[in-house]
Amino acid sequence: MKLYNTLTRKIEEFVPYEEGKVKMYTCGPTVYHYAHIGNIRNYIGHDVLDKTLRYLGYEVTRAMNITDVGHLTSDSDSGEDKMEVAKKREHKSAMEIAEFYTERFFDDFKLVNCKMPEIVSPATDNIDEYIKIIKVLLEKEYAYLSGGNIYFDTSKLDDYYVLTNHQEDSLVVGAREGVEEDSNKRNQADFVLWFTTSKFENHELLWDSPWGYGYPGWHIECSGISIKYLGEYLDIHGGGVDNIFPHHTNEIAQSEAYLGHPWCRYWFHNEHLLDESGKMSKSTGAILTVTTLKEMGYDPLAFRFMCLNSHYRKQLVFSYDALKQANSTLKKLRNRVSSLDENGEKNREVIEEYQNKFIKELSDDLNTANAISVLYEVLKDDRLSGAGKLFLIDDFDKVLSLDLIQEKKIVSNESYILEQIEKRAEAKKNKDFALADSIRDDLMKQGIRLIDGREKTTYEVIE
RNA sequence: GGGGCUUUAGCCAAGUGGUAAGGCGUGGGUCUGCAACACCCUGAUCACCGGUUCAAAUCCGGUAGGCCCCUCCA
Repeated sequence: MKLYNTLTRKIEEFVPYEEGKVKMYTCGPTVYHYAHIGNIRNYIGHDVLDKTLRYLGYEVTRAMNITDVGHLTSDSDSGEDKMEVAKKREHKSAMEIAEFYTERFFDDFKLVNCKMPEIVSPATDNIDEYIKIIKVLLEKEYAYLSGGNIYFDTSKLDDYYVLTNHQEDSLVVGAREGVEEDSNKRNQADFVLWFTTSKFENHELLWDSPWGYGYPGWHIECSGISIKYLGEYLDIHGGGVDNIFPHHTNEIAQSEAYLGHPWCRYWFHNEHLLDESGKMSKSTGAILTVTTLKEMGYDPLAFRFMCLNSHYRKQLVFSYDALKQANSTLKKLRNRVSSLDENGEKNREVIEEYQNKFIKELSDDLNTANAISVLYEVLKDDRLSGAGKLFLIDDFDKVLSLDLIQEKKIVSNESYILEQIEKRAEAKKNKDFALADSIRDDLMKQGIRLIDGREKTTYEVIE
């Protein structure tokens, strides 16, 4: 398995710490608002990685956080907490908001067939762990108290910028509007581990700590949850490209300073989904969700298909045109699959040949677009029986998760339908096309579509 | 200002030195009373300009467009 590693900026052979086992961490959603389809693209990327590793025989343990606290609009000691903003917007308590959006997130997560990670943990469930880590960081003098907050001292590290090509000197202070410099920091890149001096009035979620009542900084939760549930050695840590700096950079800093040894080997980053105007973002307003797409009549899996048809490290521009294409491609693909004859010999040699091809593409830094074209090769290959093709499609779908093999819908009134088909055949024979068409239309109204084959007419149930 | 990515047919895209996968759509055809389904056929001087090479979409340099990061973001 070859994977692009942001840490080395190269495609590398993946070798886990422990043979055959993979510990994987995904930066989870912030639940102060809906997750848009760009957020979901990221989770689809992680889902494919997770499932590919399993397909290859690895035993995968995956953890993901739910950020329900301490996510500031800026990381300096100013601005507002997003949860507090949402509270004002919706007149709900922080926990109500977190609960609501967590549920909505997983609704969409499941609609695109993403598998639940083994461990899903909200940031607020692990406060003890953060305090434990911060204590050690203070003892080791990687952290300091200033202005009531605990900061991580980035000058104590030689290679703070391992993940990026940034240089401290070239960082623009306040590159983004509304960000003010925090005068409590010793170094420009230092970040908050624990807040006690909240500038936000009535910050609802506060916990007791050795440094006073307060709440954790944004970065500590991922380190804390990862180390708590996956241990001191992590194989893969992932998120969106915008997490590289400062979030993941800071995670590496605090985790390795705390543990005293290298922590995570492979950093996996998904590119953004763009719309015509640029990057999709929760904070810029319009939020398009998977649920909305579904309500508009698109198959949520068409969105997954659209993502898989591209590469996870390539920016993808969302358009309804592209989604429509994906929707119709998927429909056609399923049609072809459902018309396959279930009988016949399974040609083992050919099946293995295609499994190897499929693995080859996925092992090449998750080339899902090529993996899908292997699927088309399978459908075309005369050496394979229907049963052989179905076996392979089912097998590939363990990774692709496009529901390629649709359950045959059971109808209660099959004898009636067959009777009608018989009647229509009779009418056609008598050239009474008006009657034949009216029977067809009638069944269509009941959700039964007739398919005229060469020898006989069959039917399918539509929604 | 600093650091990166990207540009392949109407559209989505693969391809990292040997002369352009796949899909959608379009058009044509087979089948059909008609339609739907299915199947067959149908398309590219690889953004532009130079260079290296026997050979470049692929490597190097430049130009132009698009995008991301540089303390909210997946």
